[in-house]
Amino acid sequence: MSEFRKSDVSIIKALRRKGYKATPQRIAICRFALQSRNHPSAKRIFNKIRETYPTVSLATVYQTLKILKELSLVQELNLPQGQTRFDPYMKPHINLVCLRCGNIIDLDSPIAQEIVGKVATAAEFTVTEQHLDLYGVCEKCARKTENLNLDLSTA
Amino acid sequence: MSEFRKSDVSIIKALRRKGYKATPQRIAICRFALQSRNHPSAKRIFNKIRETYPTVSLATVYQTLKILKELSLVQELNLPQGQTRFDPYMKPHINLVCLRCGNIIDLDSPIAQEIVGKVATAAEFTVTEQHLDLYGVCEKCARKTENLNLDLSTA
DNA sequence: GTAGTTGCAAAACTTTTGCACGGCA
DNA sequence: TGCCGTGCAAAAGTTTTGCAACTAC
Repeated sequence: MSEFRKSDVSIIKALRRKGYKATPQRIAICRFALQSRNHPSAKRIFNKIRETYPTVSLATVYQTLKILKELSLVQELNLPQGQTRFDPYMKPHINLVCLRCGNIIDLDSPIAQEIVGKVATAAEFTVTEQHLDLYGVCEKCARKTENLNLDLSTA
Repeated sequence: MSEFRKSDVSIIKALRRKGYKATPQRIAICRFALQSRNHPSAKRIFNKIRETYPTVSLATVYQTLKILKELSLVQELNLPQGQTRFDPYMKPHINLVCLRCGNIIDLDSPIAQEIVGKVATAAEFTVTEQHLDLYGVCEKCARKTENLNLDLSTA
């Protein structure tokens, strides 16, 4: 298959190393999930992949995402209302989840690593995964509200 | 209703302050959710309340939990596989979620408050809620594995 | 060639919604 | 008494599963 990109090689290798077959669908899903910087949901990945592979099924997307989790290539973000989003940024970091626009910002901070270390020793807890999520209103949305308030007060 | 306990008074007050009626079912759900220290799921709360109010419906439990969130009396914990658990401990804290036994330990740590403050200013993000969850293996489960290994090696 | 994968459909679950009845204030 | 809340059932949504056909190795 000549459509594979250079970056696909490492994906294929990672899959095979664990005994998984590197099917075109899987590679496409992995490629999208790993390159994505906007924390897509399974459904969103599904819709995107379907543009290239119209016959792909949602079940395959879920199955592939499960493999990616197993390979420690993506993290799962569990939001309220049963929403699940995926994040290929695996370094310990803080997620800023805007409750207005739904955007999620990855925030690099030394505190993230600090927490894992300190807490693990304090509570004798072996940490395998961390989810440091702050919910609230992002700067953009906050500004929108400000403008809205101005509009209302001048109306 | 003579079955109300002293602690119910504050629940009733909190409900009425926001214009919600204090029905027996609501009080029972609130009482259980607020006193619970083991992070129950909606279903678990439902099963417990049904012992006292056999006709209560799951929809009522969800509705009441939504009110409790609105009153800032419980936090929602979103775990993998769409599991949602509830936590009446509202101080910023860290949750240690054991992936083996499913237990969740509340860990008080000054870091929790620190994060909210630092991050908020750094990213101009207005934090309304924080979920600092560390997933892994708790000390008890780790010890069980150790024993298991010993058993296997001596077999 | 063979074992693992896919795609479809249906199942399993959690959470939400609409509506008639009933109970709180 | 009036309005809100409850309970039931059904809907909506996400994730999982079973199985026949297919394909990567």
